Amino acid sequence: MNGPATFSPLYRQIKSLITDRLQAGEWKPGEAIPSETDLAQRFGVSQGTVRKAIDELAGENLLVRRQGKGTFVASHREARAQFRFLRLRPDEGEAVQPESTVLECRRLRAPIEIARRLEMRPGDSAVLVQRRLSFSGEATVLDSIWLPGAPFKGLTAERLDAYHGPLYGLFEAEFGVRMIRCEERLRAVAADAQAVELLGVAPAEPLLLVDRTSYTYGDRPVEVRRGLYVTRRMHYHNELS
Amino acid sequence: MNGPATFSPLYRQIKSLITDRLQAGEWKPGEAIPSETDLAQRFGVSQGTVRKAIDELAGENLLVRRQGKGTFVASHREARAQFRFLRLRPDEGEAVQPESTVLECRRLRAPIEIARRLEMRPGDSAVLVQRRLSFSGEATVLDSIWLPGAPFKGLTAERLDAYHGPLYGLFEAEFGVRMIRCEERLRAVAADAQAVELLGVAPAEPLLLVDRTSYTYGDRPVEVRRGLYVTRRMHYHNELS
DNA sequence: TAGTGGTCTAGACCACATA
DNA sequence: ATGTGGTCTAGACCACTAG
Repeated sequence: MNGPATFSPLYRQIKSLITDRLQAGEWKPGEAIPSETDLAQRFGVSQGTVRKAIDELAGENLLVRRQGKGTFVASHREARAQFRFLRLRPDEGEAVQPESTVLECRRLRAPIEIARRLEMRPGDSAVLVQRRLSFSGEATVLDSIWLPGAPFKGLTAERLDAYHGPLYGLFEAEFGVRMIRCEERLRAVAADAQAVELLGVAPAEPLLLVDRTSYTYGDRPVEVRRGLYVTRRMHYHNELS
Repeated sequence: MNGPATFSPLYRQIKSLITDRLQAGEWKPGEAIPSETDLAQRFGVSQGTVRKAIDELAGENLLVRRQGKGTFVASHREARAQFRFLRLRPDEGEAVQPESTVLECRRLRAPIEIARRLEMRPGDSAVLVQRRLSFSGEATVLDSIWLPGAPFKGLTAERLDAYHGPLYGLFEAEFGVRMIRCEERLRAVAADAQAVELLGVAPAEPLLLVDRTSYTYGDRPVEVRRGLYVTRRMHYHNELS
């Protein structure tokens, strides 16, 4: 445990060991991991050191602590995670769950820019999903989602239609791909012909373009998503601190 | 220290005591606060308890720890804080500091909606600052900033012109108002006549509208800011986790 | 009642900055 | 050499959950 190869505090080495097990799927989303005292014995360190490692992992939303019950692997299929990666909120009233309509799900060769962002070779197999989100019956978001073909083998429109809930919940449950964090670039653009047709907005109406890259364990990019948001009665909410 | 009045862990009570002193201005931005052992003695608790209180305050960016040197009151006039509240970045290349041009600085009665958001009475004195930000000489942001009149007595266009650096640095140094966190609502809008004139964009060009409310200690709102961003060569950057 | 995470303590030692 | 924050330990006790 005191390996000189990695010069970092003990609790970070423990953290790394736990992360490795999470990545390997030893403990699945929603399941409890062993207790702090159990882990401390396994790793041959004190409970406080394990605690500090778990503290950081909980802070990064990889684990969730529940007093009296245990520590659990975070899951996208939980109420508390529903709006973490969807920042669109109504100007008035409470946030509501969107209904999703899958417009398309195709396998094709990754265009060069997508390949670059997903760290694939151009021409590698990729999946393109197009979908529309409606809030209270109002078409609001048009998403173009690019995924690497290999880990998402078996993803079809039927599979997407059959699943209800956040997409990342499906990904973690069916494909073992857990989204950890995202980077987004936002800008204002004019609605193009496709947006006019599928969102029912006026030609050239200003739309919010949200360009996202999502990462899984080890900061590996596994999704590129381009969303067009109608922001007439909803807005993108952000907190700075 | 074990007062039964507030039922919360000891370290949170300590945290609250430290926050009170910060709010009272006992320790100013950029200054060091007493050492952990010193504070532990003052408050009659162990060093570990003070440590946990400071941990949380550092996590909220109110304090900054520097190993070997001490713990310091966070300041907006520091390199590391420069881009925390300005999320606009160039599509290519490194972030650059904007140049600010003050277009207007007027004192007037707060309109009803501004008063509501600043928790003032309609008609109370307020300050309206209009400014333009340019990045590498390119006009990019048009800000309308509303502040409560009382704490910002003495704020003038001349004062603003004389100061170089982030606005929040001026606010904390000259007016003792420290911005802690912001809430932002983003949407896409068409450029109006004023934006066309002052930003040099085409009529109805899509712009990113950023509507911000800023809070100081005790979650008291002290700024309402409406920014129009040109997002042709820059974008609003956000991280989700 | 037993097991879990949450708090608090006391003390030892390490890493870093400064004089 | 001294003072600061950073790490690690061991143990006691509290708060919450569930059988």
